[in-house]
Amino acid sequence: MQYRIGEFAELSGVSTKTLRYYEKIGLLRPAAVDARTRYRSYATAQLRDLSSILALRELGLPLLEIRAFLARTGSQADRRPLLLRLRQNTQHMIERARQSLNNIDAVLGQELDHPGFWTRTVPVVIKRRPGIRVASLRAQIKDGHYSDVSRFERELLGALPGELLGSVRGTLWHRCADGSLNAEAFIEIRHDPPRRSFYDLKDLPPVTAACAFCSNDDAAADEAYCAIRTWMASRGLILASPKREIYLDDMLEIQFPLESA
Amino acid sequence: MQYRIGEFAELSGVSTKTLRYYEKIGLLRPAAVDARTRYRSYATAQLRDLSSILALRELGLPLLEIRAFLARTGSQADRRPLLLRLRQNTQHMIERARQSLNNIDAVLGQELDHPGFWTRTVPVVIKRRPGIRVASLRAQIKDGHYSDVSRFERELLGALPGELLGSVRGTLWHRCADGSLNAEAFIEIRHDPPRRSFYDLKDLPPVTAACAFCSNDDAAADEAYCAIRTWMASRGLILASPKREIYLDDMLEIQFPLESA
DNA sequence: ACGACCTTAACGGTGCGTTAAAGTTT
DNA sequence: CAAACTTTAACGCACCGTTAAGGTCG
Repeated sequence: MQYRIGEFAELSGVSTKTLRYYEKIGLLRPAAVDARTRYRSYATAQLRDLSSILALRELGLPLLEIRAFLARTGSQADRRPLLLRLRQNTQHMIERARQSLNNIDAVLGQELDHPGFWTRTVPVVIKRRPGIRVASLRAQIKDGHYSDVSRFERELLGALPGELLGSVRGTLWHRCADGSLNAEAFIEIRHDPPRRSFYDLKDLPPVTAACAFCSNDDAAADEAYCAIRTWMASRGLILASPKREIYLDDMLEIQFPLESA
Repeated sequence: MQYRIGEFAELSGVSTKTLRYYEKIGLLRPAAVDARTRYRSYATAQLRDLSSILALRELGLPLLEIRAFLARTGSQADRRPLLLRLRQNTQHMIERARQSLNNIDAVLGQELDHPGFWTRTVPVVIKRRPGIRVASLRAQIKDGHYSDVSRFERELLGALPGELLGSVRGTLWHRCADGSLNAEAFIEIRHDPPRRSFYDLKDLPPVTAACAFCSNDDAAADEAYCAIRTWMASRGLILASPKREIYLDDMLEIQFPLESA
């Protein structure tokens, strides 16, 4: 007994288009093809073949891997590695989806409390930043004397030959155990300068950070800081190292390095 | 301050290709394009725009919907429906992934107990079956007298005019509360016959069923029944109505209708 | 002759990654 | 001059859904 593509599709519960596609990729070839009309014919036994395919598809196996899998059913290869790989993929998907759900819920909660929250809030994104070599100058900041930082930066700029300078400039904010606040102005350098001077040379390690952009004024910066803190709290993320401020012309990027856990 | 595409990509943490793509779909247009070289220029303020886009992308919103969303930020439309829709999508994804994980684990468990299980087992798939109109004949089966069923079928076939017959034939198996087993042979009909006769006319309701194909003999059928039961048990699925056997030439399809829950 | 089937071919969707070939800047 | 940038254009991926334009079957 032979079925035409439509009947076979109906019986097996897939579309005719799917059957044609499966033939094209060599996954399920019809039992016969009429030489004149090119109509496909499927045999009843192929209903079982298709079921095998669909069962594997259900497990999330890509079609081409199904083809490979079924091609070597003769061999007594171990299925477990394949299944374990599938399992891991699936778990990974769940993990990411769960994260996403958490994030949505966090935003949704804020929306409920403060309608229009989303349109006003500062967007926060997670970002990988490469390590860079910097020259830096660190000092304790007495309450309110934030403007000292720009003085440090000018001193650094003055002391470094121009051809060494990279494009990244900013400040690290250290909160010390005794409660005092330290600021460390830094400038990226392409190479180390020939001779030491009053500044430090160090590698700023690569980090994954929660980041936000704002315009370069105190009010906007405060808002951005606050947004990042809220964002991290709702995701259970923890600050791993000093916060970074990057100066971008008329804007500021705030980066909170994250625990890689 | 203007950035070229590579710098802007570096600062924002996306690829240049992504930026070009975002321009193409009208999601983020560069602040300027050099008329001669066609080099793109991005402004610092666009770092914030891109962050907004990425934050929405993180939530799983498709790029075109992000575009629509950002285009109407002026309006005070309620964001909650959108967020709730996203939430539902995400939950749905989790649900399916979790199902998939369960299924993989079920197979994996069997593989551990009986290596090579997968290659020998009867593939089971879940399938939606449409409702059909049938003529049927029901009777109690005394233990072992399964062959009575084919007699019923012959009687039905003899009593129905040929032009009424559909293509589906089979048997419903009723397990009654008192433990007795009833069989009901049925044949699909295109229209009701003009006059009543000894058979019943009824609608076989549409169902979602766990299905397997096997060759048309008792040993294979037993194996298929067993496979479906195992399959359903590992997924916590429950039989909702009489099992169905569909006759397909030299093969048999076994269908276990499922609780829609 | 009509409708319900079948055929191939091609585009679309999602979000870019990946060459390729050629021009620009430093 | 060479390296490192930029441009457009086009294919690829996974899995089909969806027309479109045309043959075939009952």
